[in-house]
This record gives sequence, structure tokens and C-alpha cells, in this order.
Amino acid sequence: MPQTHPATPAESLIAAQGGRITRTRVAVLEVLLAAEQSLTHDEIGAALDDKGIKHDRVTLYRTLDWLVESGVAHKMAGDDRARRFGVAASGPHEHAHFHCDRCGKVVCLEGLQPAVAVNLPGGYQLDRAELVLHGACPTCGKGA
Amino acid sequence: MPQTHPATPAESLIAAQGGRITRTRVAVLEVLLAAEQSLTHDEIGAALDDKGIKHDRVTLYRTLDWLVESGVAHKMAGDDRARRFGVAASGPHEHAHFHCDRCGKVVCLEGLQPAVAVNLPGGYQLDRAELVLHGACPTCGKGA
DNA sequence: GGCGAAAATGCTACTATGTTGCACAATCAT
DNA sequence: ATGATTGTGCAACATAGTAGCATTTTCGCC
Ligand SMILES: [Mn+2]
Ligand SMILES: [Mn+2]
Ligand SMILES: [Zn+2]
Ligand SMILES: [Zn+2]
Repeated sequence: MPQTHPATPAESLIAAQGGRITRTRVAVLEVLLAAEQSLTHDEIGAALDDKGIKHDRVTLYRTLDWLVESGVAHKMAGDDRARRFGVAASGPHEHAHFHCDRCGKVVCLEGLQPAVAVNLPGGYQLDRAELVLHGACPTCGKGA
Repeated sequence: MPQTHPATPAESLIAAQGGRITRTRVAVLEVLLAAEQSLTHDEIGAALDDKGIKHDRVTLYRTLDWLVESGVAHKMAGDDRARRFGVAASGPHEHAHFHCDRCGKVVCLEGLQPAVAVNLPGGYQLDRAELVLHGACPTCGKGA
């Protein structure tokens, strides 16, 4: 019993990539779209639980992989051992990130990507630049 | 039976950080100093095996952690799930890196760190910037 | 609306990477 | 040389991610 007509933003995004609109994908994407920061697999899983969306750990991994491969979401490595995921509201993943070294939060800094006018040594072929700023977020920086 | 007098570069580096000069530390540091690229825990372990240096997996983790905490080495997260370690010949870790998306190699680009003249949004407090360039290394870029 | 091929999901098991606790061994200032 | 301090080795544990495969869901098509 799927309601047919008005496609939500999440649904549109998925369809635009030629993917099937499924419970998990829609829910995950909604979580990411609503998130202020990049989220780990676990955090997303917890958010799905909160929404009452039953899901499997592995499916969630695969869903996130699909979102990244489709260019809808992006994945960040992170100093701790967890990858973080997020959606850039505006198009592809062409922006810097801020990583709070105290609380570990990662936020997208949309609209700023530095002119990386670096001269690469030899036959290196540049595809893209990834810039991560480290420091303290507003919340954590209070005491400093 | 440790030979006493002429301290090797590795030994000096270790001593300069107030650490004890041990078989594992010296060997690991020599491996890192000789390496062209950043190396994973496993690669370093294999290099130790080649050198005939008996070692324990956990000790290697702890040795690498110590080197990083001491500021002698640096750690990179990496898209695959392995951290890579390297020493910056010249002082602390203030340089960009190049990550080959085809073979996964990571090399330090010493002497280039971009002026990150980004204007941070709110109360963000910047400590350092981390720049990773992605693309193809000279070896992998041949066919393109 | 029902059919069926293609795609996604849910299991179970497995791998890879990193950690913890603790007994024992090596280092180095004295 | 001695002994407090630091580092090592081992075994067990923890966490993050992957693989294979049977079952279910989606969606274009009639
Ligand atoms: Mn982002
Ligand atoms: Mn480096
Ligand atoms: Zn913070
Ligand atoms: Zn390469």
C-alpha cells in the first residue's frame, strides 16, 4: 500500500539516480537530509530505529554505499574508526568539511572550497581535492 | 648486547622525544624513514618480518601510536579501512598528501600547504587544515 | 490490477582492524 | 649492578565492514 502521487524530496533524489524507491533508502536519505552533521552508520541505524523503520545492518551498509556511488551522499574517513555520511543539499560533494577534534562532529562547509593552486610534483593527475579543517566546534570551543 | 656509541637517525629521533630505544621502535622508524609512501600497519609489519625483526601485532599498534603521539609520525585515515603512517622528514606534519584512487598509495607532498583563507561560519576555531589531493599517481596514470 | 524480471533485503557467517588486561622482559638513571 | 619505569608478548575481546545466498519487493509491461 504505497501512496502513489506526490514524490517527496528523498524519493525524487533516489529516482533521479535510477534507483528503486525503497523503505530503507527513503528513510536513510530523510535522516541524512535532516541531519546537521555527517552521521556514522550506527547513528543512522539508531535514527531509523527511532523512526520505527525496521532494517538490517548489512542493508544499511549497502544503502549507504549506493548513495555514495550514486553521488547523492558522501563518505568521510574520520580519525576514529567510523565513516561518516552526509548529503550536500546543493549538488555534488564539492566542499570542505570541519571536524571538531573534541566531540568528533563533522559538518559540511558548503560554498567554500579553496583554490588548490598547488603544483603537483611529477606525473600526478589531480581529480579532486579534499579539505578538512580541524579544530573546535562552537559548542566545544566555549571554554577556550 | 646493544652497540653503544653512534646513535642512528632513528635512535636520535626516538631519544629526542624522551622515549626508550627499543628494537621495535628503531626498526619501525627505519622502515618509515625509508618508505616512499605512507604505510599501513600490515605493510610495516611485513617490512619488519623482512628485516627479521620479531614483533607482536599489538606492540606494533602501540609503537605506531607512540610515534604519532610524539609527533614523529603521522596517521592518515584513508578511504579503505586502514590507517597509513609516515614520517615527515622535515619536522612536524604540516603538508598535504596525495592519494592515488587507483592503487591506494598515499604520498606526502612536502613543502606545499595551501593558504586556507576560508572564512569559517560561526564560532568555529581552526587548529589545522588537512588537504588530501585525489587522483592518479604517475604509475597508475599511464593509461589515461 | 496482475506478471515476472531485476533489484533490494535479511540472514548467517566471516574478515579485517584495532583494543584491553595482565604477566613478563628490557631499558636506563643511579 | 640494581631496581623503578617503560615496553613487549600473548590471549581474549571489540568494532566496523563484507560475502553468499535465499526470500521479498519494486516497477515496467500487458
Ligand atoms: Mn560534505
Ligand atoms: Mn605526511
Ligand atoms: Zn565539538
Ligand atoms: Zn597509483
